[in-house]
Amino acid sequence: MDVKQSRKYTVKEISALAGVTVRTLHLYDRIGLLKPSYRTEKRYRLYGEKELLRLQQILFYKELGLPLAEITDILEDPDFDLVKALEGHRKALESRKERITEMLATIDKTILNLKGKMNMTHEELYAGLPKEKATAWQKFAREKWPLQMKHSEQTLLKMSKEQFSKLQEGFKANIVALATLLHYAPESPEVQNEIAVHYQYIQQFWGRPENIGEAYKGLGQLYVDEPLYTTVNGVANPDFAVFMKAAMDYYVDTNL
Amino acid sequence: MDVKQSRKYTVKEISALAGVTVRTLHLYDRIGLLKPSYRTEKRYRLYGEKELLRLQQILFYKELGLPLAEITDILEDPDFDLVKALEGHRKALESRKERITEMLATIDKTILNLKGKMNMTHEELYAGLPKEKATAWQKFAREKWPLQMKHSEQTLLKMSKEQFSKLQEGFKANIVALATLLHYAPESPEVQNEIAVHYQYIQQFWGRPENIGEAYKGLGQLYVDEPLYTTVNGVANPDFAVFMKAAMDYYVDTNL
DNA sequence: CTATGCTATGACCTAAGGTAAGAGTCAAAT
DNA sequence: ATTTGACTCTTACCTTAGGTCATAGCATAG
Repeated sequence: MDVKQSRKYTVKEISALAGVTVRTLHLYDRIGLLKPSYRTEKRYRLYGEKELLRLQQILFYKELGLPLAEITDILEDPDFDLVKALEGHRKALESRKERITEMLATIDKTILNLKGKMNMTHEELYAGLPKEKATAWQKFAREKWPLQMKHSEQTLLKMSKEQFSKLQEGFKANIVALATLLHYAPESPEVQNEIAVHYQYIQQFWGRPENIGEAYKGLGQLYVDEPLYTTVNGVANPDFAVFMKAAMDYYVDTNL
Repeated sequence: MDVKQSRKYTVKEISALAGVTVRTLHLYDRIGLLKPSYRTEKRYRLYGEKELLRLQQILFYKELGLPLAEITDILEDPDFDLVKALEGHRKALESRKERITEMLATIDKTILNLKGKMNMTHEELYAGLPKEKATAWQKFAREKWPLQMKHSEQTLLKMSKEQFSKLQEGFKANIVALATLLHYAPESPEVQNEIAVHYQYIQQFWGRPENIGEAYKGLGQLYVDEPLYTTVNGVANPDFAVFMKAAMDYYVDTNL
């Protein structure tokens, strides 16, 4: 006849049955959300079917995202206005969702923005090169100097608009200055001064890894291999490419 | 010439300029996210333009929902992969949004379920009674017998559809049975048997396992006051109302 | 010189547990 | 009977991003 004399469950059993941790049961006990039907002599918690059922209820409401305090109220007070609570909670969730949607939009915009900046920069850096070649170069460079490329991207992406356009302009001016020095010897102090500036700019893109000298030389080689890289005011200039490579090689060999 | 010697800002000023609290600045200082450019003799924080700019950056990333620790990494480590971080964060946000969408769906289902059953309960218990009168009576009863009347929505929610419609049908049959006993005395065992069933049904509709005698009597009074309320086969029947009230009163007085 | 406003530090608080330490307990195997 | 391994207990610190005091020192205008 003792219907209530049914099965008793330990914390472990309950946790396995309901898919919660023991810690959770301890917590729920402490905050009075789910108390064991009784304790043993040694204060072991023992739960009955009733508590198991209540836990299911709790988990249901928890799945709705309700805070434990509110769940306690719901389960404790039979007169709790459940519909009102749910509708209020609904509104809160709705605005949270909206907020996330906004964040997603901003993130997408940011990522696009960043990628756009990357392209711009690379176009600037490898001006005159057809897009597919630029891409090929990027792929090549990424394989050969992965660290530099990564650094370059990170650096550019985090730059503010002002910083970025200043960098662009400065770099362009530097190239122009170098072009006007074409009749100087690549090893001349005038050229080497300007090359030092050029190197600084490149370094800003690439950071300062160990093999930057080699990579910098590689860039010079690229100028020669792809004359399109060295286009000043829309006019390709193979002589300039050779000049640059010589100046860059010299710079690396004597300064680094 | 000292470009860097520009303006210095106190915490209050920065907080006003950037729309954050002073506490936030303290926190950012402590976790190394935004340190003042220097401190005065008396350890007052002073920020420069650079820090103000950095704070803007911080707030931007914060708006994206990035945790402060990650923002620190982004701003501190030039090799931090921003795009990857943003894309990862995007995914996390996406799944959080999805989770909320699920919650909303579940909540809507639950509210609908609850409202449906409440309406049905309303229709069964106060059939024929205009809604405003029913509401008025509920309000009255709620105040008069707060512990008895306010029915637990919990109970309704827990009921399965089958259980609920069984309850509905049983109640309807019970009313019909009582109507056929109209020529018996309200105190007669035949009527009292059926009233006992009626009482149980009301108890279930109100979701109350405990004694609701007083409220139950109040319901009987309502029957009399609002004869429309007691319809038999869709026809209002004042005699039935009086009969019911007598039977209900007697039941409560002798059994509870 | 003082009233008032600004600042600094430290402490405790939030939600829902995670993680761990230290100690006691239970049941089965030795 | 004892040991071992699994289980349980409580206590307490940790997490986020600050909010909200409390206490005390500093600054500035009247």
